[in-house]
Amino acid sequence: MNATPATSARRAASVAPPVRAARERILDTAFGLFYAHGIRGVGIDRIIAESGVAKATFYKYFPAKDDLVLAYLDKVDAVWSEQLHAAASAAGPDPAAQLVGMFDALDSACRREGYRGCAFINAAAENEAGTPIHTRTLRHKNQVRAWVRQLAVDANAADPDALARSLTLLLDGGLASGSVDAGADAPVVAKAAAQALVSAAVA
Amino acid sequence: MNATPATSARRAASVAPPVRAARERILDTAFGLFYAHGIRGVGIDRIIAESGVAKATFYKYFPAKDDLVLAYLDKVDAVWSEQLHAAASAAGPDPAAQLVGMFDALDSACRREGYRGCAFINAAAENEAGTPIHTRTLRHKNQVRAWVRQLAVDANAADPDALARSLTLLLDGGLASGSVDAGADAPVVAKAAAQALVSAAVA
DNA sequence: GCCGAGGTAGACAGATCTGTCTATTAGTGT
DNA sequence: ACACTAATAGACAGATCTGTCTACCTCGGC
Repeated sequence: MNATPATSARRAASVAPPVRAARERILDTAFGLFYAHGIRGVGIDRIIAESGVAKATFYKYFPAKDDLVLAYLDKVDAVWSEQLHAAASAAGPDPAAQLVGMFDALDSACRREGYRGCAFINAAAENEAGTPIHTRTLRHKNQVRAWVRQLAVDANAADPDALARSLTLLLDGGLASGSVDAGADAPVVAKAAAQALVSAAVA
Repeated sequence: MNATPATSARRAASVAPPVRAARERILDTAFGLFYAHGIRGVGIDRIIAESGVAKATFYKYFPAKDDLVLAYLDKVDAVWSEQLHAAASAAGPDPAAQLVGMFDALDSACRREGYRGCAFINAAAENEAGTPIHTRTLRHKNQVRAWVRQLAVDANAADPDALARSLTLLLDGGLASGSVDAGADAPVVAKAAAQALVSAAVA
């Protein structure tokens, strides 16, 4: 936006497909393809073709397919956590209300075109325990549950661990059956059940 | 058990690896391997090697890999449904108690060595919507929910559909997170949550 | 003694997938 | 003008996977 001797990266960025666009294009393409077709269902060649990148460039940024998968899962983690937090916040300042409100994120997800369940659960189904991908999934699930648990603590739940567990069970159930069923009532029922469980636990 | 001129099949069956043993051996081997490593993670060659069968024999009984996968899912369906029904029955004649009791099947499943979640959810994760395998999964989930719904009707639940949905959500959540987490408290918490939901719905 | 059914063993074709490597092109700072 | 960096295009090796096909073997029934 100015004429100072900006770095080359800056200059290029303001003009055309610039320096770091390649990595991002790969990741964006992988995000869509992995989610839609499963990790094993998408080959490197297809990602390369659809992201318009050369093979050497791909392997420069992601030395192995698993590295891309891990980056994909990091991205899913960021996106989904953000949606969960946003839905909770939208329910107002009361932590008990937030515990219920987070189910709105499930509802939005299930309505989304091409919804195919939880990317982490799907990834875990394709990769055995102990692999980096499976471990990454475990970490994600633990993070979400820890966040829910804190909300439960803030809401003065009698047993925050149990409440967090039951709510994440409901959430995972909604996500998992969404990959199969996608019944429109699932998220609504899940939210109602969550409401009941929260009310009982906080009373 | 007698000396009448029995059919050759009968005779053979009482002696050694007889006629239809080959098909069964293949299916049993596939059952273990598919569940443990995922469908895509197990090749035909491995199934052949571990079931001690010739390739031609394999393709005689299962013209394509998908045929074997479908047979595998049928078997899983039979086994899991049986466990669910047994757990429910064990809770006594009261349908409301049975709705809670079925969660004991989840508990047993999670404790089992090598537990890796719901075979159907895992299968669906590896196969896109519209494929026979995905469709088979959908059918299974619908069947289970229909059975639970009937139990809810028998229990005079105010809204049997909603109760059935919320309970299967909890169940699927337990199954799905079991493929990742396997936290020992999950089944216990799921059962407690189910108890709360059933009590509220039947009151 | 012989035949036929069902099984075994394994080579083979063809597709697909991951990852490597070479040769070339375009833009940037000096 | 020149060197450097980043990217492109695509051939290639090596592994793996599905499914076909040939050749042989074994055993019960007639």
